[in-house]
Amino acid sequence: MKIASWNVNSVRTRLPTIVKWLEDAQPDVVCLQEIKCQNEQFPAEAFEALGYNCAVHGQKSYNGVAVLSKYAIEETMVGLPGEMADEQARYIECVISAPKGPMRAASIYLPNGNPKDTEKFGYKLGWMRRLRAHAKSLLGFEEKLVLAGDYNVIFRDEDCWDPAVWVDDALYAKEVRDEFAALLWAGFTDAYMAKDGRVHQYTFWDYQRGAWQRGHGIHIDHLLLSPQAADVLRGVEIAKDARAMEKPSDHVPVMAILDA
DNA sequence: ATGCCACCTTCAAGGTGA
Repeated sequence: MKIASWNVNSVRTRLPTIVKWLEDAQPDVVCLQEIKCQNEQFPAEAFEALGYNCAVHGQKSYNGVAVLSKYAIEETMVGLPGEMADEQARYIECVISAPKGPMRAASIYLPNGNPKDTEKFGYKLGWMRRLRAHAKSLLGFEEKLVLAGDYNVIFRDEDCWDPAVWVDDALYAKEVRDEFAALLWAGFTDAYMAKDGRVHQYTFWDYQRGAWQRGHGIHIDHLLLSPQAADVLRGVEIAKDARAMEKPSDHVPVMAILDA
């Protein structure tokens, strides 16, 4: 089965682009970020027509995450433990009836955290700590688990074109990179690092400054796997062609192939 | 130091992203 993560930068604006990509790539499960709409505005019918079930955690104007699945969605949880009721919509987790048994998949839109000298940076760090605590508790289930999303972290220097551009940025801050490392070391395998690992393979290119044409991107979208999911990982792919589509998102899908 | 682009809300222009 193929599971993808994609920050679509508005599901309504992007719908024709998303539908075309789904028809071409045929992923079985898709974790979407930045849907930028409320639940009732989510274009579920368009995805259902392609054979997907939908679980949505929306929000007006900003953020919002969703999971599409060709298999039954058995359970859905929204928000991280410890969140306030009015928290930003950045986390949704589903148990999916995959062909070879249940699999848990989460769609994650980690806060950007810029500018670094504001409360936004503290919110990002707090959010990362809550994610790590929850992720550790999920590992205790010893099941196939995929944490897929836009992590807003430039983890390696080679995950961007020029680190000098990012030294004062919240995506490159030492505290943020250390926190991402701590999440990995809790027991996760980054699908891309396990099956590819090449440097300068990006998942985001800014709309500005001709970033796509110049090849100035960053690698910030990841699929993190529990040991039980890593055991059945067969391949990984960054769908770079999606950045050259009509009305593209600034992110492209990242996909893992699992024997699950 | 800011805007460069593209999105949001809701018609004008400011907030947000990375």
